[in-house]
Amino acid sequence: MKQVRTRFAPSPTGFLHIGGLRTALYAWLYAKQNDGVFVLRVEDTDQGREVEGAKQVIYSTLRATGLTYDEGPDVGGDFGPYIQSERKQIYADHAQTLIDSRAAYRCFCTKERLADERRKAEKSGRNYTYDMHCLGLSEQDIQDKLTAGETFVVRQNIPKDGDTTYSDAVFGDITVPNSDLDDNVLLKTDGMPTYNLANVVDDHLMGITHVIRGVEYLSSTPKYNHLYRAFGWTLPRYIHLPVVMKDKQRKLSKRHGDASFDDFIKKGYLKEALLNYIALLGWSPGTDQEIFTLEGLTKAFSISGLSKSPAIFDTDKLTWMNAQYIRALSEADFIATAMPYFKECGADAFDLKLITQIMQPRLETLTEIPVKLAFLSKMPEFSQQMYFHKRMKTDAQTSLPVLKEALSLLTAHEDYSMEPLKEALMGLVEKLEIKNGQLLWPLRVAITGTQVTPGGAVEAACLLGKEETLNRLKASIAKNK
RNA sequence: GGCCCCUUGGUCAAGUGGUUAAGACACCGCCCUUUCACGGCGGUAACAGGAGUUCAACUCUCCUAGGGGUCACCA
Repeated sequence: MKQVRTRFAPSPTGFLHIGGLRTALYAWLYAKQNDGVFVLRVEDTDQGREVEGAKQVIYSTLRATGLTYDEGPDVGGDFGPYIQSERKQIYADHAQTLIDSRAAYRCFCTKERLADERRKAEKSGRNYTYDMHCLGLSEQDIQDKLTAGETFVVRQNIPKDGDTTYSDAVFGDITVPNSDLDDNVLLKTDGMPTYNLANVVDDHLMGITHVIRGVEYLSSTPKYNHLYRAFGWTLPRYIHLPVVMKDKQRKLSKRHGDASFDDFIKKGYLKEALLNYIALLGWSPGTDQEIFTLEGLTKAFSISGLSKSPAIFDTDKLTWMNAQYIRALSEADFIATAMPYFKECGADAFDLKLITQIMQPRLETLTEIPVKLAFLSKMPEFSQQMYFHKRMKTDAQTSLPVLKEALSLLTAHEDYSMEPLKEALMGLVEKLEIKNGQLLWPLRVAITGTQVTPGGAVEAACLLGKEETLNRLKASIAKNK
């Protein structure tokens, strides 16, 4: 059997968005699963839309996520070049082949005439398709226009009678009347091909066996098939993916900045979690398993698990999954991953192992770290009302004597590691014949200036250490009048 | 609007003629508890509507509605 070859063919028009990344993921998975080859091809035939640096973003994102390509612009391969703008001559040659066999024709129509025709069609409620005006040009007419230097495009010549049935692995067989198929432009005035020509030529020349792409290409697939036939080429297997939606009405788009891989990383998501989540958007393994490594996905992936309907991107679920990934990190990995955030709030000066123990089960995204740990490097101003706790029946007044007791205990106490510290404090609770919370609640407030902290008073004191704990406690007692 | 496609709880989804219609997220409650989490237990919630076919329809067919895609010298 022929070796499976899939490709990811993005346009360098900006950052890599989530939908694109998912397409790349599926194409990669399918290739790897079948011991095939995954190719990256950059589709930059629209000179005007290219964004500076976008190619690099594509390369780096694919590398960062582990979706490495076997062939591509910056890694080479036997079927290059892998950047379409560098393949201009190839497309021109193929367009000529089509013209020679009358599967395509030159069109000299001006944009004005086309716009006019379109307007007329719309006015009369008719559906616009190109009227094939230039198909009727005689050989002489064409030569005359050519020598006169008129610019032209090359259009696909699609027979308008009969139907075309095409096949997609997820949507099944679809039949459309050929009269609905427009004679689209294959080669533009500037000599660059359109997607219509380039994708067919490249997919064939690069030996792509499975075309995996978004549904937006589904309805023009019969046109591509006519091209394959005109060239005498074998059709690839098509696998069209449902769109990823932002909500019921709107799809996740590059605009609004809500959909790029980089954005999610900046918001504190782990790339592994993101990849795992998008794998499950529009695809189901058919089992209850939800947490997958890339390797696990490679084994589990199946085309039959792909869904046909659009899927709404659910940030809540992604966040949950991110928390799962954070918790699963080893201590060393967690510290390394969280380090930039520790530094941001000065937490890197404290016991990172203990911080890891406290923070890891409490985080959903990395960006929560600085806000949760802010109290460590700086004692916040706080209100005396924070001592109030209804269930424990504490307030600033009742807390004062307890805090004084705590101060003398903590002054005498030497070992500020968790267990001994906790034991000592619990001993005080027993001695004073109060509830845990009647000591620990006010104590946390007094040494962190915060009512809500990751962990409790014991953890806080342990992290702060004896000196800082006592300083804060004395200062808080002094303020409590 | 034409053409094509889709339709199970708020969301992701399993289900391929006979099920008490899974599971996960979210939400709610309880337990744990010095706060916040973690964890544990439990709960609310769905086959878009209508005709058929069939002994039997979430599963098949048709219609309606809703949603999506597409109709570029963009990909």
